[in-house]
Amino acid sequence: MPRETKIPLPTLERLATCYRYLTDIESRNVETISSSAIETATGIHAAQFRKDLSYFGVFGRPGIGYDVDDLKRRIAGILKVENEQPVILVGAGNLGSALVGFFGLPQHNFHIVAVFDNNPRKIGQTLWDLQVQDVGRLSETNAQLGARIGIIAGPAVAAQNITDVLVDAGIRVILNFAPTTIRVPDGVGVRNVCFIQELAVLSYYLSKLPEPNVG
Amino acid sequence: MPRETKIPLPTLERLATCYRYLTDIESRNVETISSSAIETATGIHAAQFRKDLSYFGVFGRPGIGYDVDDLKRRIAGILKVENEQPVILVGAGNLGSALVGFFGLPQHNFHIVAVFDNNPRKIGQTLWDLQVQDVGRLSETNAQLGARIGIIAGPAVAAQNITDVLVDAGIRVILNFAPTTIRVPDGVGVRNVCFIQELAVLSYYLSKLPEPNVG
DNA sequence: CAGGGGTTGTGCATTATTTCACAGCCAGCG
DNA sequence: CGCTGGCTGTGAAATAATGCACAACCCCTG
Ligand SMILES: NC(=O)c1ccc[n+]([C@@H]2O[C@H](COP(=O)([O-])OP(=O)(O)OC[C@H]3O[C@@H](n4cnc5c(N)ncnc54)[C@H](O)[C@@H]3O)[C@@H](O)[C@H]2O)c1
Ligand SMILES: NC(=O)c1ccc[n+]([C@@H]2O[C@H](COP(=O)([O-])OP(=O)(O)OC[C@H]3O[C@@H](n4cnc5c(N)ncnc54)[C@H](O)[C@@H]3O)[C@@H](O)[C@H]2O)c1
Repeated sequence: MPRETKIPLPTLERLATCYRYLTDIESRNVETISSSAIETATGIHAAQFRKDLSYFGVFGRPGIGYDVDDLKRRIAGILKVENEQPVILVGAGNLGSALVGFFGLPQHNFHIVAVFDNNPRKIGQTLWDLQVQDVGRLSETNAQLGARIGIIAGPAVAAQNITDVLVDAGIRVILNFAPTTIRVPDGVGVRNVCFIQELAVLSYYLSKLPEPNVG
Repeated sequence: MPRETKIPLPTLERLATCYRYLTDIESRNVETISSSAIETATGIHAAQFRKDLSYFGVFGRPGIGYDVDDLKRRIAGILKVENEQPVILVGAGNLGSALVGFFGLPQHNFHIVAVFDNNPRKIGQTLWDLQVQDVGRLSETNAQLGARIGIIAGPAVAAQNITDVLVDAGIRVILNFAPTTIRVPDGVGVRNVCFIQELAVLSYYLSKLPEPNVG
C-alpha cells in the first residue's frame, strides 16, 4: 500500500473529474456509490478508479461501495480543495471577464481575488465586484493577498511577460489560457488550456470518423 | 514505416501544439527548423516529435531540419485544418460570447457560424456579428449550414440535452465546456474542457511543491 | 573529394498506465 | 449461523507511450 509514491498525472485528473461528479450527486440524497456506478456516470473504468484511490489509502466497503459524503471529503483532501483558495487573474478581456463572472469557481473554493491588466482603459473599470488593477502593481498587491495560484488570460505575445510578473509575485502554479508555451523556473507548476488545440484534435477525429449510417 | 496504424492521442495533441507554434514563427522569416529547436520552444521532446511525424510519413532533411512552411502545411493536412470549417455554438452566456469574439478561432480556420440559446431574452440579440437563434431551430438551421463541429457553452444541467440536439442535427464532434460528462452515440467524438478540473490538479501540485527557497 | 558538425528516422529498452482476475469482505436472509 | 450476491483492493499481465542511441544522411569548407 504505497502512500507517498509518485502519483500518475492521469490519476489526479480522474480524481478531479470524480470530485466534480460527487458534488453533483451530493445534492440528491445518494448515500453510497459503487465504483461501477461511477464508471457509468463518468466513464472512468471501475478498477482504475479503485486503484487511484488506493494510492492514497482511501477505501470503500466491500459489498457496499463508497460513502458519498466521505469520499468527496477525502478526494477534496487529496486535491487540497477543501479550503478557499485565492486566485489572481491577469488580462481583463473577453475571456477574463467570463472567468471572473464564473460562479463555478467559488463553488469549488477557488476565489478570484484580484484582476490585473496593462491597458489604461481597463484599469479602474469594475468587473462584477472587482476593480481592475494595474499589472505593474501586481507584486505589491499580492504581497498582501498571498495568492499562489495565477491565471493568464492575456494575449499570447504578453504571456511570457505576465508569467515572469506572476512568478515574481510569489505565484507557484499557473493556469495558462494563452495559446503559447510559457517558460517557468523549477518549482512552478503550469497547465495550459488551448481551445484551438482541442478543436484541432476534434478536427482530426472528424476526418477519421466513419460516414454516418443514416438512412 | 506504419502509415495508417492507430495514432496515439498524445501524438495528435503534440502535433496541434506544434502547429500553433509554427503559425507563430511563420510570420518571422524562419525558413527551416530542427526538432531540437522545437523542443526548446514547445517542450516537446525532440525524438518524440520526429517519431510523431514519422507515423504520417512526414520527413525532414538530415543535417538541416524541417522546412517551416512545408511542415506547417503537412501538419495542417494531418489535422485537417487546412480549410475553413463551420462550427456551431450553443449557450450565449459569458463564456459563449467570449468564444464568439475570440479571433484566434477564425485565424485557425474555425468559424463560428451560428449561436443558439433557449432563453427568450437572449434569442434575437446580436453577439458581435451573429444573431442568437432559438436552440429549438438548431437542427433546421444546421441542415443548411452543414456544420459538423459543435461547442457546448451552456450550463451543466442542460449539457446532455444540448448534446442530444447537436447529435440529432448532424454534429459529429463536440467540444464540451460544461463541467459534466456527456453521453454520445458511437461515432461521435467528444473532448471536455473543464477549468475547475485544471485548477484542482494545480491545487494538488501546489500542495506538493517544495517551499520557495527565497532568501 | 575527404572530413566534420549537425540532424534525421527508427529499432529497441525502458518506463508509465491500464486492465484483468480473483481472494476476501460485507450485509441480508432464511 | 451458513450461504449468497455484490463489491472492494491489489498483484500480476498486458498495453501504451516515451526516451535512447546510433546508422544514415546532408551540407559546407578547404
Ligand atoms: N476569448 C476566448 O474565448 C478565448 C478562448 C481561448 C483562448 N483565449 C486566449 O485568452 C487570451 C485572452 O483572450 P481574450 O479574448 O480575452 O482577449 P482580449 O484581447 O479580449 O483580452 C486580453 C486582455 O489582456 C490585456 N493585456 C494585454 N497585454 C497585457 C499585459 N502585458 N499585462 C496584462 N494585461 C495585458 C489586454 O489589455 C486585454 O484586456 C488570449 O491569449 C486568447 O488567445 C481566448
Ligand atoms: N464563464 C466561464 O468562464 C466558464 C468557465 C468554465 C466553464 N464554464 C462552463 O460553461 C458553461 C457556460 O458558462 P457561462 O458562464 O457562460 O454561463 P451563463 O449562465 O452565462 O451562460 C449559459 C447560457 O446557456 C443558456 N442555456 C441554458 N440552457 C440552455 C439550453 N437548454 N439550450 C441552450 N442554451 C441554454 C443560457 O440561457 C445562458 O445564456 C457552464 O457550463 C459553465 O460551467 C464557464
